[in-house]
Amino acid sequence: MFSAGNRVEILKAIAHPVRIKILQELRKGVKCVSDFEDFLEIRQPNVSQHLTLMRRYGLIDFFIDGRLKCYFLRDPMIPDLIDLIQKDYKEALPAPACCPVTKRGTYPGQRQR
Amino acid sequence: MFSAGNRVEILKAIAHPVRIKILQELRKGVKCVSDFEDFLEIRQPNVSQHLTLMRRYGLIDFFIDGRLKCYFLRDPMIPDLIDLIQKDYKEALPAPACCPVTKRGTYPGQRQR
DNA sequence: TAAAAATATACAAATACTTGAATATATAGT
DNA sequence: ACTATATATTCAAGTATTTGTATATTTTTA
Repeated sequence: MFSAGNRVEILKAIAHPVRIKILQELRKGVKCVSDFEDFLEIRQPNVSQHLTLMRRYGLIDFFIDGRLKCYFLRDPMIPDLIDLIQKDYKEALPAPACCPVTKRGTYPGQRQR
Repeated sequence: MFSAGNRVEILKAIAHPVRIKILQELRKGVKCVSDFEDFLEIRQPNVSQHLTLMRRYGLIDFFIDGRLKCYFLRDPMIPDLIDLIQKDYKEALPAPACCPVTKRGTYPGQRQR
């Protein structure tokens, strides 16, 4: 249910400035549609469109409370992912120490290192 | 350098089926352009297009070895992100225990839980 | 049951992304 | 210098995503 395969599609569903903000906000707690309307300063149909999309991918779900729809996080990867993109990495990965390992092998003219 | 802000843009740069495969492959080690060509079964210009895009975002870099360009991972978030999307989550997040907390407050007619 | 409030849907217009084909560049070996 | 190899760039065509406007649906309250 919540494992790889369609994970790229799900990443795509997350990788949008508005949707990330919605997810970050939902992480703090349940919110209804009109809360986002104020917070994000976008129009109501657009909020609904993003919420509906994320619900299709199982990222979020809602329960109904009177005339409010209360959205909440559903996909357990989301909190971890939010942490990840907010994490502050100090250094680039180290450049590879030595020669390339490619299918074509080491190119004849390669300088030795 | 490797912290939030442009993180959404970077997620978008990652969230593509071909680019994820390239990153997963690069995680195993340095690879040159034509290695991907074989492995991904897409045409060379397209491989270069994806590599160039990811380099623009600082996700990867290359060194030159003879006439090969040897690409490697640069953004330290990538390995963690790859782990994350491959992780197998068993359960959905628990539905919120109680009432919604929205800006509009609890709706008058809300059923007590 | 009519009106209001909250949200969703349909669909078109605008925009962004992806890919392919052709061509360009750069380096190595002859 | 010429040729072959490896990779990049340009640009157009195709496709997908995003947003707005208008309208629909649903539930609540009067």
